[in-house]
Amino acid sequence: MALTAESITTTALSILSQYGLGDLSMRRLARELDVQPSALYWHVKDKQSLLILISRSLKAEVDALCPATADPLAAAMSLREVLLKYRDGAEIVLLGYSIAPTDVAPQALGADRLGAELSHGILTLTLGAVAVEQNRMIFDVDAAEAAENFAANAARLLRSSRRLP
Amino acid sequence: MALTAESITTTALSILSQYGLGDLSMRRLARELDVQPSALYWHVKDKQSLLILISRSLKAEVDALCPATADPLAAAMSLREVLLKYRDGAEIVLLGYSIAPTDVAPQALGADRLGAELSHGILTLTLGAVAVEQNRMIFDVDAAEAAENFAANAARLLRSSRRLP
DNA sequence: ACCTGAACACCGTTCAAGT
DNA sequence: ACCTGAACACCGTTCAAGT
Repeated sequence: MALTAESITTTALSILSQYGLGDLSMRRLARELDVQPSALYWHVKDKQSLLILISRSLKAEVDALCPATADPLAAAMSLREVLLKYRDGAEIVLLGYSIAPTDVAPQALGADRLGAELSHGILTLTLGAVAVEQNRMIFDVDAAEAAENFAANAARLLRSSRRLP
Repeated sequence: MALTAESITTTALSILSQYGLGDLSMRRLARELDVQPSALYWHVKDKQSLLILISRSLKAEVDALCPATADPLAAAMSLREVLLKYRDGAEIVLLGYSIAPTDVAPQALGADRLGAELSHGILTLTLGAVAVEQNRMIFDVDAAEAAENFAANAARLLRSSRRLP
């Protein structure tokens, strides 16, 4: 199968969901694709830009689950679910969102929908909370009630947009 | 000067504020301290536990600025300031908070003070937002109004604890 | 107790050279 | 256009051996 940016991304996603970011090296990726490490650099600028491709792919997954008009709290919960599918998903998307915000923010949580400020708030809360949650899974620190806890804090933040007294 | 966990942490902090996490390697640290890399492992279990020592040191810095009774919003702003002093401070403390929550959460933002749920909310929001902010500084993506933006979202979250109608 | 020296098993990236 | 092979400059960690 022809090596493309897409096939590289797909393979990266599969390494990620099985083993996590620690095992996602360019060399490991090349081995899995039966090419030399240097071959990857013809299709992808460097590792960081691969991580951005991954972030965009996760955004697309969330968009497929949640139309642009979806309830923001539901969209935040979907984003969390998608991030959890891939070990260290939150850490990667945090990087992607830092560098290419508009490309990575799900439609239902974008600045167009919620305003720049609240959009940034709910995204950084989600990425921070899920990054912590995923770290805890790895080092198995207790993370019971992570879902409810996150839902409650996301709701607090989003609810505040309906003006207070 | 005698090599200790403390002197290693101090040197790490100085590398961090000057160069960032990318340059904070055990080998680089050893060079700076004029010892062999292997010498570090007598004082510190591994790199991860060094990152936790660093997280605790930043917590102490925040506590020195904010007593346990400080206003939570002011404490969140102080935490942000301390994180910003060290390149990638947020990323490191996010890891530290994941593994040793009670050791790393500043007093004024701890579960004792705000309740487990809101404490976790404000901490993950802060760590997520500052991690994004620091990444943007590195790749110089526009991050104007980062402070005001963060303050607004932190206030939204914290304000919600005074029950709504 | 504390540190050195050498080794093991890795990294990301570049670049001439091949096809 | 697309890939190989070899190289460069690194990593974290372990462990026998020295003092």
